[in-house]
Amino acid sequence: MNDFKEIKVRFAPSPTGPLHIGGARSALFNWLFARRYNGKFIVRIEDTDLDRSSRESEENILSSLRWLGLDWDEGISVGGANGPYRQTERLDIYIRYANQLLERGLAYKCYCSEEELAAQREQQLAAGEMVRYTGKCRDLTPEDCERLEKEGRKPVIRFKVPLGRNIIINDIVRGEVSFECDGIGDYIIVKSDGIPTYNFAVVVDDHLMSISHVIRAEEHLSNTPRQVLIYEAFNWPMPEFAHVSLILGKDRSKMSKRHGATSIEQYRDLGYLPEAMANFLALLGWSSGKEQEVFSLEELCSQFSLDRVVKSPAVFDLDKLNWLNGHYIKTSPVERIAKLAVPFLQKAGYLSENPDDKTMEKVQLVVVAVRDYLEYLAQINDYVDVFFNDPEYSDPEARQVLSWEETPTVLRAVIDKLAAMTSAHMDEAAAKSLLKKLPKDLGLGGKKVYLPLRSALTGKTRGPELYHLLPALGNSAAIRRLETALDVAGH
RNA sequence: GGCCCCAUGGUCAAGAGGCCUAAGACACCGCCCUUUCACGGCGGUAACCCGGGUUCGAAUCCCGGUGGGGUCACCA
Repeated sequence: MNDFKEIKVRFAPSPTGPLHIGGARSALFNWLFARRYNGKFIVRIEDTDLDRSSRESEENILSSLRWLGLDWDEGISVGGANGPYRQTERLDIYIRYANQLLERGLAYKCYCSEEELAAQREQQLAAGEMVRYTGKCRDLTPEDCERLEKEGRKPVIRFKVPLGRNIIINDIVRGEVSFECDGIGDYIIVKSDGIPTYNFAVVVDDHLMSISHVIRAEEHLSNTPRQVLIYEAFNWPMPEFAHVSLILGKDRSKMSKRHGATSIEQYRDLGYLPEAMANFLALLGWSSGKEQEVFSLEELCSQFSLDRVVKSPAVFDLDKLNWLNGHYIKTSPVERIAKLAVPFLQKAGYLSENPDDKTMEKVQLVVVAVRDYLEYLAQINDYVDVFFNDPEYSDPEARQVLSWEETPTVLRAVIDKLAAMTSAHMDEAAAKSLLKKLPKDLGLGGKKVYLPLRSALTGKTRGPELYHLLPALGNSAAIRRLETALDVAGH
């Protein structure tokens, strides 16, 4: 298909903020593609925007990537033969190539000021034309340059875009896309401070790093002809391009902060599981063609292919993410969910800083009792109070139930049974059998038994299964609550 | 506005000319299970943007329109 010996792809974020949902999907697609075809995945940092880039963002992005379960064969923080992998550490390389273009007359220095350019841009915009540089400095003589530099002007380097040409891109997901060169205008490849621009650095790096497939978001499609021109100027082999459609917000515009949580870390902090996030992201723009919705990372690796990537943009559907995440919460080992739940419980004050083993056992029992309710872990605090704090019996419905004349009989019966038990905690099976026998033993209907019990134990008429509640509470706490309830009801 | 991309239910999407009386999933609604609330099970409502072609036959191919989106920086 192309001239490259091996499949090699990259994710090249600019460290100007946390990892965005869209960026995460691009990273995932690249990673899946590499894993599927036994290629290499590399991560490179594009930090040529000095004002907005930061090490904090870089760290943040990398940690989000790792959290999602992605790893890379080469690149930032793991090294490799084609480093460095931070563009600001490769400046001499770009200058060398830019000078080559200058020498060959394929690029030139431009001394136009930003003010002049801004005015021109406005004029073109108003006239309804494509905004582009008109080539004012294209034919400056060396003497002109010298004079302008003496005036103190610092030049940028512009690439000389050939006139009258048509650039055709064969995009893997989009098919043939063509652009007229006349609409592009000579663009800047090196800024006046000597830092290369994206459109130039990306090509130099992708070439030097032998990138065979450029998989990225559709917003880059209109940049592609500029990059193609650079490949051609150096006579470098062209990679395949695959432009994946954007992820949209509810209002169908490009996803941004206004649409709610947009960064991976925000979802992580709300208690979304990485495998749910990856599964969901994979389904945004790709489908297996089969009737399967739940995919492990491994399954994704073995099934992913670019020809099943959809062309149309996808709206970010929080409902579906929630469903998937809930699914993973229900099906993961309890120990894991319990561990993940700890920070949330601590934040709400239910747990101390370093919960001991005994506490963790209780947390597991709590998780067993409530995890079916959860879409994401932060919601756990909506359901667990009943396990950690004795009820206040302020709920009118529960008080009503406690005032039933059969209630004391039920509560006393259970108190007796609990008191007679040899172990301090019963397990789920023991709780179930105790509960099951109750109605018959007391000669009462289930409603008359379970509702009073629930109300006495929790102060509420709805909540987790009693057979989950009893083991988590422990016998003495249960007895205490039942006795308090008898008092409260005035029996 | 110029250039570029896109167009199947509310959302994600299957569909690559007859198999479509158009999958599946999320959401929604109903029933069942549960003597609570969820979970779960079963069922239901709901879509090929419009107009022209091409063809015996079009959701699928072509053209036009409309709509939506992206992009037009010394940002990536």
